[in-house]
Amino acid sequence: MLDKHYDAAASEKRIADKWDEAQAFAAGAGAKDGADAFTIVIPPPNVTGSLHMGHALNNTLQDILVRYNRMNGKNVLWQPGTDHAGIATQMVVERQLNADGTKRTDFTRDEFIDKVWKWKAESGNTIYGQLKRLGASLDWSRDRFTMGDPTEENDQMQRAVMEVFVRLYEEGLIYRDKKLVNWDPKFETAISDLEVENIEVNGHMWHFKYPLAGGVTYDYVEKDEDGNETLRETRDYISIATTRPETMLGDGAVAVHPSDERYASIVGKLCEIPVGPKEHRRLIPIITDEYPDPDFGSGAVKITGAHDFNDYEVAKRNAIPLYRLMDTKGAMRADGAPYAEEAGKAKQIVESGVLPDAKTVDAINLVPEEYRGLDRFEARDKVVADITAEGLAIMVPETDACLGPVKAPLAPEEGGEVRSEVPLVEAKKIMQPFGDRSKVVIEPMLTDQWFADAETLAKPAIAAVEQGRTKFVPSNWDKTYFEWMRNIQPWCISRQLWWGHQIPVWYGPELPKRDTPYSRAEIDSALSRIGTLGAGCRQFVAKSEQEAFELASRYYGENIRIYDDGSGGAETGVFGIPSVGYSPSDSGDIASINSIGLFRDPDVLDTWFSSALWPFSTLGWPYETPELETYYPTSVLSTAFDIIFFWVARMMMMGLHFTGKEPFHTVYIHALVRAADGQKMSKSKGNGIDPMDLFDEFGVDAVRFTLAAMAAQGRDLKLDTGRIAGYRNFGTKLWNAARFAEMNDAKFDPAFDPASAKDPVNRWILSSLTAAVDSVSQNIESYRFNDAAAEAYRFVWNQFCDWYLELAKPVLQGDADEAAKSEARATTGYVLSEISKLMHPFMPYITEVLHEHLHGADAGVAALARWPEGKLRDAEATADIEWLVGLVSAVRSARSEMNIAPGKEIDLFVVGADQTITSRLLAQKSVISRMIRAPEIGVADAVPSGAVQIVYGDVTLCLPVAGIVDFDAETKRLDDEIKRNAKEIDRLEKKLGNAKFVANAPAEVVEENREKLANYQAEGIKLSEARDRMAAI
RNA sequence: GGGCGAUUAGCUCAGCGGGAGAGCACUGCAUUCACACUGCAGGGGUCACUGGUUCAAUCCCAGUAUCGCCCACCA
Repeated sequence: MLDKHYDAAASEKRIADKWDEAQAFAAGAGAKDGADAFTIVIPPPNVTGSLHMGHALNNTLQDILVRYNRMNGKNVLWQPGTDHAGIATQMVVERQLNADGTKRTDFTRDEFIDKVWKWKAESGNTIYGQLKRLGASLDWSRDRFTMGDPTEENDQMQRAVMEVFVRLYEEGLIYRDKKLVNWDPKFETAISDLEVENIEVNGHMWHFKYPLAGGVTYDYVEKDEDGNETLRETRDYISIATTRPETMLGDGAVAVHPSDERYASIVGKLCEIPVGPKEHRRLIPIITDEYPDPDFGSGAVKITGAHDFNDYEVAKRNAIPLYRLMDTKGAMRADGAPYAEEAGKAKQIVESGVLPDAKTVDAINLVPEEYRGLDRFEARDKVVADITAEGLAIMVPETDACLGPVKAPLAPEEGGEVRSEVPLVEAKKIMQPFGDRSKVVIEPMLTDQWFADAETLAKPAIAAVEQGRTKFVPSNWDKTYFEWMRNIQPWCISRQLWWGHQIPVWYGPELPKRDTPYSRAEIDSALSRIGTLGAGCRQFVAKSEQEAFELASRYYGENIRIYDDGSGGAETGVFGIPSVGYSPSDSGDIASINSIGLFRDPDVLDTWFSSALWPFSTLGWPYETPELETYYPTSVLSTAFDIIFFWVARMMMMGLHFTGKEPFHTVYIHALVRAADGQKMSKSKGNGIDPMDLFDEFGVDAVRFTLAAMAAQGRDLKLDTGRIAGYRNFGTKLWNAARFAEMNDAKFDPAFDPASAKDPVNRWILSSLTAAVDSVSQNIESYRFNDAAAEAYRFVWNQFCDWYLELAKPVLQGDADEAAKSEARATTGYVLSEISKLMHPFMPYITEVLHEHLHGADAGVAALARWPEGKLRDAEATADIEWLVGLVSAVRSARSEMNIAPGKEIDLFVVGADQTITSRLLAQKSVISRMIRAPEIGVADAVPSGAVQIVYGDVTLCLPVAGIVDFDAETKRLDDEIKRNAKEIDRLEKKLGNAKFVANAPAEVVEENREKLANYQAEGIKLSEARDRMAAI
């Protein structure tokens, strides 16, 4: 017996266990022999994360695809797993430590990583529990983690990452380089371009004078478009604008455009950076470069190569030194020698014109003592104040100065008067880079990092989409993909974090092979340099520590012969292969002469590096496993558009490079779930909805159905709880239909053959089912989840419940013969059973309960049942019943409009019925009778007097209500009908009267319109007859 | 600056060349007959605006306005 109410919460638990027991989601479960594979890899959620609405949507859609294909007998694998999420996870654990009053650096790296693993063990299952609740039919036995299990020797997930790194390195597609990168001062790591959010903020632009060296002056001339002089003055400075005054300390040059005549006379001269101790003011050259825009600002740009991406390019082109000013926390550097000494080194570079190597330049700290250790923003304020105090800010009359709200403080003139001029400070909207995780201002920083040659890897990935081997759905996303891939920049893959895949590179001293043996002193000197991982180091790139040692041993064994110089070594003469030791610390000391220490690169890989391998690493790569063979390439990848660059593009690159195959044939880009106010849901805004709360309130099925129903392609969806409630009601409706069937003994009968049904009502619903199944299938296959859901909804509620069950009632509950009753019961049971399968991908829980109810608890789960197959298409029965449905609606409508009490019994006479209609009418007499409360139904030759007349197609339906009919109301009703009819006739006559329409429109369209016109005309005649009869009364 | 998308019923959204649709909300009627998380009947829209293409435009094209997003970016 079905309960009076469906208990979602209880069923969800029970059914989930049942699926588990049946191993319904195991790879290949329920597959037909030799079936094609259908594979989806889940976008791995962050291991410590929890389910948000985006997950709920994406996993619902994937589950619909997966369940649909599984029921169709495909060999299905939905691969689960989680991502170690480098920064995000490290951040969470660090925050916990902070709450406990400690910090990451209080611990060793190993201790900290241990804590992260512990945290993973505690919280890592949260999202799995939530995905299970959602009903996601993932093969849980195949769970994978991007970090694998490092305690396991030769762990496959680790191995995959190492293999990829080493191979790319060997192919020259991964390299180490000193470049300007986005630096996150909070997490103290490099991040990729994609992890930077550019946000418009209110900034300022300051204007300063850079005095020319040696008192040089020049005539500064400005001209208008026609070449007329508008300004001429003698200047001893060049005017520079900046939004970041603190970086002036690291300027290496001032650049002007080669065509800029204003400055032509001073190009090649030196100017002075107007900040720092006066006696050590640095001089920098004025150079030309294409970069400055003569029409912007003064046309002259200060070049700070180590702290600005544009300046970096200019500096590289012109051999301008790159002076790094800040430390890893974004504070002004406090290392190195006193400023006077460091400034001397910079002076030496300018004077000699020789640019030392990058490392040497980087070691120079050009931050004056009074700025050292200051936060970058404090330093900014101080630079502005110092320059202004010295009178080197560009001044404008106060009246002209209202360019911004900020005015730098003024030094009162002697005598206490305030100057009438103020420094020029413009208020300006500037795009400022922020870390997407840390939310702090990102600093362009010159550091050594590992890069992947994305441009090379992107080429095949671009071609795959161009040539349609991988398609985006909706297709317009390929534009986004192409745009990014065709302009791709080197991918910075190293992160200065502790949590992640440590880069598999070990460093030892660079000791090239040579004929003369190395002396012990030489070895010592080489060893002393390697702690910095920079110049003088040799990289050993290997998949494991052991392999690295082997590589190193071979290298040193072949290259080094050492003489004992008598300073303590035990051995004399030539060594054999030196032993190689590994020091995990980057500041350890080197033991002895015959043991070469190796240092492992302390950096870890960008999280997306391992995610990029997900479609094949989860299946066993680099090993040749049966899973890889069967389930790769995968079928569909479903994700949000904001992940196209981060993940989809990189999976395409890596998949093609390492397997030669596109990792998936379709990329389905789902909509973004927005809050009711249209804002992006986010934790920080606090406008997010927890899917779990919705599950509790409405049941999982209702939420899933809503998400599917709203998942129209190409548009974001605003979540409306009203709709969830509506779809919960839909579940209830279905439940009650099943209860009705049960009460009427309508069970699923395995012996029932739909094709053998006789009653047109049964044949009609069975035909409708066929149409609905076709439509739902087609829509799922073309990723039109909303259309699929709407079609299922329409069939179940508006056809099956609203009409079929009502039409079946007289047979099931009346005194029809046993054969008719039995057929109606079997049809009802059959259709319900098919519905429980048709709806299963959308509402897995309630349909599973119904399936169980119809087929028995031991009959196997709906999740593995065969997808419905339409068995009957009967056009005649469909026409008959649709006619009947129309008739009932027309009568009900007229009765309602005439204010006839619903319970009032009125006979029905049909005037003008031909044989078809007469037989339709008689065949369904009892049904119609019940539905419109007409005790007597018959055909008549003439309209009885005092009847309500309804023109329905070719006939006039008459309801004799003599005595109670409201004459005025009936007249009005008919007049309205006539008006409506006349309007249609008019429209169609005009259309058909248009010779061009008849000539140009397709014949079937013309014909269709002619038929419509004829029908309306016939109806019009009947309507006026009816009206005439009214008038005659 | 480049690109993408949106603008349809009070709200949330489908439809996208041949008579405007759904859910919720609203109005009237119905109450122990599967279901009030119900049934029946109904009201409600110059499909943003302006042009163009077409026999025919909510739908295609161009432009305008408003809103949203992505990418890039001038010191």
